[in-house]
Amino acid sequence: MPRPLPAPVLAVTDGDVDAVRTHILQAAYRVIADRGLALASTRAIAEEAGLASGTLYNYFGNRLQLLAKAIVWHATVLMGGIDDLPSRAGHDTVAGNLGLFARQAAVVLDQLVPAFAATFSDAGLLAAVRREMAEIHLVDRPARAVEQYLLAERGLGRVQPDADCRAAAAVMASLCHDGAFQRYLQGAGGERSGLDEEIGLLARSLASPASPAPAGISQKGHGHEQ
Amino acid sequence: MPRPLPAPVLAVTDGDVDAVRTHILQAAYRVIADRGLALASTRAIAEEAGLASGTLYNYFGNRLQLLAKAIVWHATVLMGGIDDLPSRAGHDTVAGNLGLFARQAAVVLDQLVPAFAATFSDAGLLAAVRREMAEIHLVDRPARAVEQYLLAERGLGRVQPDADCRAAAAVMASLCHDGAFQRYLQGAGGERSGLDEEIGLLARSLASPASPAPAGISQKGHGHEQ
Amino acid sequence: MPRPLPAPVLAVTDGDVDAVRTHILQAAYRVIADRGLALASTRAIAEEAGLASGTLYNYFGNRLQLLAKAIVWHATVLMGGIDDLPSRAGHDTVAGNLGLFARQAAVVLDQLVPAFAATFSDAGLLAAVRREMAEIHLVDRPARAVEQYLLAERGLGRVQPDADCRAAAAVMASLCHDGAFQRYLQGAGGERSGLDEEIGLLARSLASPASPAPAGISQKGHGHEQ
Amino acid sequence: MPRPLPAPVLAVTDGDVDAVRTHILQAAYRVIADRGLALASTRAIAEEAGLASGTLYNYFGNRLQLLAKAIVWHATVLMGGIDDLPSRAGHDTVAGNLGLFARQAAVVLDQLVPAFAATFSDAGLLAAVRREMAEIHLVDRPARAVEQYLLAERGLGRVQPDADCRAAAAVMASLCHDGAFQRYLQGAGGERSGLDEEIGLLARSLASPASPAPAGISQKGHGHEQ
DNA sequence: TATGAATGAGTTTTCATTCAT
DNA sequence: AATGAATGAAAACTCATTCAT
Repeated sequence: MPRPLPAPVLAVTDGDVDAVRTHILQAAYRVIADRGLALASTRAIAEEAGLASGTLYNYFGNRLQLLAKAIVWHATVLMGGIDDLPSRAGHDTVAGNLGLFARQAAVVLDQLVPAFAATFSDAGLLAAVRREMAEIHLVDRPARAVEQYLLAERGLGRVQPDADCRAAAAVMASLCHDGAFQRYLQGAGGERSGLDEEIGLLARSLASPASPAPAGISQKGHGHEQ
Repeated sequence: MPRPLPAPVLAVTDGDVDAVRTHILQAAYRVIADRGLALASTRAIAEEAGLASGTLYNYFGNRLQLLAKAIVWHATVLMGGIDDLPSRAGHDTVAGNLGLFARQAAVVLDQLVPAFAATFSDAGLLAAVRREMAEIHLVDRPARAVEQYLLAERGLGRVQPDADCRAAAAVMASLCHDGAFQRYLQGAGGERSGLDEEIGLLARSLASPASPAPAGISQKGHGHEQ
Repeated sequence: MPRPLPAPVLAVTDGDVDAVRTHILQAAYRVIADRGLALASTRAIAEEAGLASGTLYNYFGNRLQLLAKAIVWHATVLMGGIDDLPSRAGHDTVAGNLGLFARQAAVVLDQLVPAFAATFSDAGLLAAVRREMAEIHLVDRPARAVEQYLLAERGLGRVQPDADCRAAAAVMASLCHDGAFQRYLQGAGGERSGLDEEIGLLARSLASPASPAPAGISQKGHGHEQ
Repeated sequence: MPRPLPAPVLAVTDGDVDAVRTHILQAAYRVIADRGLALASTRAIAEEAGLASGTLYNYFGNRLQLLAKAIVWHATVLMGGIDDLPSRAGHDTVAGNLGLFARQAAVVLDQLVPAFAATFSDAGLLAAVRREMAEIHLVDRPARAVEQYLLAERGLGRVQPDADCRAAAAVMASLCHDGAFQRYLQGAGGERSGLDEEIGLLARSLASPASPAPAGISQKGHGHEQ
């Protein structure tokens, strides 16, 4: 006899199927973040969600799908908060804005990158994550935000007209991604270097005329004129 | 049925203890790479190595140590091949050399990054990997190779005298790392974009005079006065 | 293949959780008694109980707890039958009643002593058994029954008024315990001596006036002056 | 190629086969006593003895035999020290001498009883121990020492002429055995009661005239004359 | 006649999944 | 359309024993 959901869950979800699903996804992500993917058993997730473990299977096909959805869902939620960069065009400095973006992104990526990376341990889970990501176009949204911002700055003349904003945004994204990755890989012991200098370099590159084409770069170097 | 190593293993190792250890590490890494960390059970590794499962424990304390050593050992071996960049200073173009480095690094990182990332699924394994890495200074060796190269180029005048070579090398490393990460995350379906444009941007930044300090970057302001 | 308990188990337990727990404890004790503690593997117990091995862990935290509870539980059950001694006060002879008690106790102790003794092989198990015993006050219950009986006899005048009934009961307990221990240690070959003479000695001591304080015992001295 | 024994072992044993055997037995007993039978692996014993594990098999057929011999051998050694009781006849008090014996025996039995008891966990080991014990007549040696002592006291008139010295000695033995057993079973928490009162009871029984045959003991009780 | 590495059956324990209730 | 006990395959790891050296 199908009993009602337990009171605490009912209170939060009002019995709405999608709300319950989301409730479970949140619980799952909490477990992953707190204890690691290897300890994210269905039982642990069910306990965290305040449900019987069998109930999970009424909302998700199996553990892998649940985990994949939890990770990707959490990513979409967190990504929502970093789209405001373009609006800052014209204010402060470009490097400053990029640095601010990097710091905001770090908060998000410190949560996401380890979870996505952990996904690499299990081919089936990775495949499920890929499937989930394919539907929503997720990964390059921050990069596109940065690109939008840089294009806006270019429109304002604070970035060289011929600057490759897409490439610059890609560099920014990589810096942020790898920053989070390295922070987690190195653990508490690593020296927490900021990205200021790297961003400064990038910003300078955007600001300087690309043309002079200095020796040894755009031509095949016959220049030893030092 | 006790004693000599099985013929195939004996043939490869000649019974040398270190050779057997390496043989096991290789087998372990093959399993990790082929089937993923989650399927890298001691039994699978023993089978891959052609040994009884108990034999693994004559060479390694436990599964985590074995896996950690396999990953870090493989990393050290592969890293050995990318230290030759500095010697290319002065030849071809800086961007060309960096691009070449990126392509070489990609081959290595496509093998390493997924394994290190998978490590994030298991706190114990990650800790073991960190311990292994702490002994040999591993992670930033490529970045330092790039930095050496850029400093050499700066000495040759093909890079601006005031260029921040450390930061540039860090950017290169992040581009390569994240490239490998993204390739694995996106899977076969993703569009295999090279890093040529990003590297071009970086190279240009190194080649242009850093000084002019263009508007909106080094000073605070909304000025278009350049 | 998930759900209901196997038919034989269901028949015995009717699905009642406590009944299943008891069913498992019985199975465990049977294995211990029949094959020895060293062969009381979880698999053996599960087979004896007619359950899948994993099922044990739905009822007990781990093997040690299961074994400890099996032993102590069995002891409590068996001990239930030997509390009727006090009611025999005044009937037959004191020595006869004590002898009867000893023979009843032997039946119980021949089952219990070997199991408790075997416990000494494993520090963890011994600790678990101690914990279980601490809750119910087990070990000295028989001794206290004997003491009650003797006190009753003292009240009836069949035991000297100044007899140390506690000490006498302790002696009885030790005789019974050690009897069982020795029987098991010696195995089938040993000569099955009863305790009649030892009990006779004890009974006589209780019946004789303690006072005269014969030479060489209550006073220090080499005197033969009695 | 048969290497010589390791220096430390050679130093102790001088290469004598029996000495090496004894050396191993000592090591084995130390492991049993320190870590418990369950942790007395061949490897642990070999390490404790300073030998390779394979070497054990040159001196003993297998692990069980080694353990059995270690336990019984240790028992014989320890038993050697408690045969001096008879010589105390006539000195001090009977109760005092018995109490002294009990305290001396406790030191020995606290070592032996747990080891013998642990033996009950493994039918094969118990059988081996029985075999070892059958050869030397071990268990009742202390009891016979007590009996000798009491007989001597009887000769001296400090014990009633019709006292059952054999039974009294058996009671002493049981008190001592069970004392050690209970001490180990109860662990550090138990209240360390001495045996003084029990021994006092016994001594009184030996000293008082057995004859008066008090009501309710030697006759089938028609006496309710209280 | 010492060595100690190889073996593999055996141990305890976990856990995703199912389905009768 | 919630429950949670039963399952049993699979995991990591141990260890007595052997035998080429």
